[in-house]
Amino acid sequence: MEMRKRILDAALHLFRERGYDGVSIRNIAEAIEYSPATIYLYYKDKSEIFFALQFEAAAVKRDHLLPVAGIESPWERLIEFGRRYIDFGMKHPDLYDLLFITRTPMESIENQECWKLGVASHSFFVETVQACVDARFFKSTDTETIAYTLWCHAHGLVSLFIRERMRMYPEEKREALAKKSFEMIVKMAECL
Amino acid sequence: MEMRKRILDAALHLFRERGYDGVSIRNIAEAIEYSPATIYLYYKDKSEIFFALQFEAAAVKRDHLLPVAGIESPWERLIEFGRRYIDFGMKHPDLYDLLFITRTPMESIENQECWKLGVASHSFFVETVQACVDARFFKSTDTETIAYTLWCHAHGLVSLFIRERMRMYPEEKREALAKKSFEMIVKMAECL
Amino acid sequence: MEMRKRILDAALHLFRERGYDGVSIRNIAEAIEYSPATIYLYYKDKSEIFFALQFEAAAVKRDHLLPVAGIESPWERLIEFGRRYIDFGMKHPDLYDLLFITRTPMESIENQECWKLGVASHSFFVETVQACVDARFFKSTDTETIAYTLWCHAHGLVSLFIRERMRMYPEEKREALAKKSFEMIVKMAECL
Amino acid sequence: MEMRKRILDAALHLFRERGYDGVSIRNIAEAIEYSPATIYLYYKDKSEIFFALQFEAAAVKRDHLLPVAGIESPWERLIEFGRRYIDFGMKHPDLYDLLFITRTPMESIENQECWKLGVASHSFFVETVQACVDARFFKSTDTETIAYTLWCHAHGLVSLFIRERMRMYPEEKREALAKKSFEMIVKMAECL
DNA sequence: CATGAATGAGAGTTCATTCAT
DNA sequence: GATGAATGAACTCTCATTCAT
Repeated sequence: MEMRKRILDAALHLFRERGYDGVSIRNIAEAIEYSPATIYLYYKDKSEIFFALQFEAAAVKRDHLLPVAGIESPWERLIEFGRRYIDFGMKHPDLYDLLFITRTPMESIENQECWKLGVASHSFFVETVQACVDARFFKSTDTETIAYTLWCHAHGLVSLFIRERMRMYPEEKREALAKKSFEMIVKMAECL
Repeated sequence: MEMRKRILDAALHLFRERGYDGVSIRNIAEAIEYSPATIYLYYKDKSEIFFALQFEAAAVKRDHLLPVAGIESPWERLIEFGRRYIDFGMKHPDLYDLLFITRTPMESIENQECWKLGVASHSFFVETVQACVDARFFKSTDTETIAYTLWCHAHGLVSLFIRERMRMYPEEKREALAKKSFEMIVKMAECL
Repeated sequence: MEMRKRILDAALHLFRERGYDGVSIRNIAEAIEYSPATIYLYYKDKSEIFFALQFEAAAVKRDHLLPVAGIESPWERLIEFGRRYIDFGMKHPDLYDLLFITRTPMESIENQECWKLGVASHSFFVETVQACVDARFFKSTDTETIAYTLWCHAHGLVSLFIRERMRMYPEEKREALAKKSFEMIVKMAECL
Repeated sequence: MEMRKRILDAALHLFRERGYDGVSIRNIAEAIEYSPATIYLYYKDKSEIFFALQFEAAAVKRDHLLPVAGIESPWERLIEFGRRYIDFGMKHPDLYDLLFITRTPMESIENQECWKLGVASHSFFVETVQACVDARFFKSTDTETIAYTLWCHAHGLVSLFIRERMRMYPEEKREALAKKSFEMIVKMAECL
């Protein structure tokens, strides 16, 4: 594995654990057992690491959702998209956090690439909903609102989870609850 | 306005703008045009300010939701609860952020009061859902999952909004979209 | 008890526990349950408290040694002086510390009073030794050296004790050791 | 001279002048004309400097006393030990202060090394006294008390000196007095 | 007589960053 | 390609002290 990757991995791990501000270049350097100065050979500054990470997060997410594209039935595709979107958030809370929760510290060039990925993913999602609409799957034809509503649910679910706002539910029940909620929203969508 | 309030206001504003770690006591002091040392006359340390703020947020939220309790019909009550929950988030993004998004820096005693408020509010919400279930309003009787699902949607909606993840929608359309989504989820709930 | 006394008592206790620099006016104020500003009504500043304390220490020491003056036999007087000198150090480690160990932060007027007391005490001690010499109690007639040597022993004994340099001796044996050492030096003096 | 040494030297000088609490990292930095942050490249924190210093002091003391070990006659060895102990204190008042007077700010690992040195030195001293006892040099056979008594005298002598409690003796006479006192205690020991 | 309110100065410490090697 | 050495700026927090009330 080459350097940039190693730095990103360490940074990611630390960012997630202690938040952006809680991580220092020194910490990252220590984690990969190099000197702080070395980091600067690969990244201009701290925020560049941040953006690189955000980009990587977007890439991982894309890869995670890639298989969905092959599903023919729009409805099946939509369901699988949702399932995998949530799954991505649960498996990579740090990446999800970076993409959808963390307050971004001003844009950058790197970031634009990331933005493109995000837009692409979102478009794909909306198109899938549109396909369902076209197939008269729902009574409603308001594609935009349908897509947005589903997204709200999925994002709410993941972000309550990873920002630890489910403490009123016993630890071991949380995941099951999330799963049941996903099934429920699917059912609810069916009579949209 | 007295000091503690002034500090809290400044802190709230800054926390919201730059996150907990991004704000220094110095920043707060500057904002209210006092010396840093003065802050310590009113709050023991930084985290105490944070907890005071969180508590205030919880109190404002409670007040915002208070009128809901008077509504007799469980279903109407549930809808109004949702509407007002979202409304609170939109009107006080900084407070909402503090309560449901910000990563908390370890608990404290002060915080327990806050936690109680949160639990109370959540219980009220779940009880309302339960009342709907008891009134055979839904086909489903899984109160817990219903409540959680609705919460996910509302939280997702608010948090995508205040953490600025709706950039793909033109600024002026966002609020309308949120409103439409709320109506849609209500409809969806009707055929649960 | 009046204020100045109360301040001094609190200060003394704290100085001893945490050292001069470890004590703040605030600490003292808290200890006597007054506001810091109040302290300044009674003492100009921190160092003045320090000097007042030193003076008090000297007074307590004088009182502790007072009974000695009444002893007729020079030799008995000398022994009792030593015994009481050490006893004072053991009973009031904080005061002894202040008088004989603490590095004094520049002189002051107050301090001169203290100095006078110290000189008086020392003179009395030397005179007692002189009386022993005059009574041909020792073979040696070098009063100054005899006095100084005895003082060295007593001071060494007390200061090793109160600055905790006797850790190689088990706690419970220390006092006994000190006592035996005093007896030994008395014996040694007899064949001076 | 390398950095760590330079820091230690400056720190030693300042500690001696103003006490542990009176010295700030900033002070030390200024003294060696570096930035405060630089200090932290060489020592983890303030107390580590302190302990390093204490260790160095113990090492210098050991070296100072080393030649004593070669003396065969126990009595000669004992006398020379005393002479050199006092000599060490006079020549390195700051080091002596650190070892035997300064109030220590809690132990540490570094410190344990220092403690070992101290114990070794003390043991050697006691063994020497024991050797004298074994050789029936004294009438008394209470090794422990003898050793302790001699130590008290030496420590008292040095510490009155370096903590400036000999102001009643004219400056130029002080050293001579100390010397005479040492001779006297030796004589006194002879008839123990 | 006592204090609440305020602060400048300074404490220890960590950080992102640079640069000569 | 990597780093040791260095630092200015910032951090949280405490202190002695003042002054209007």
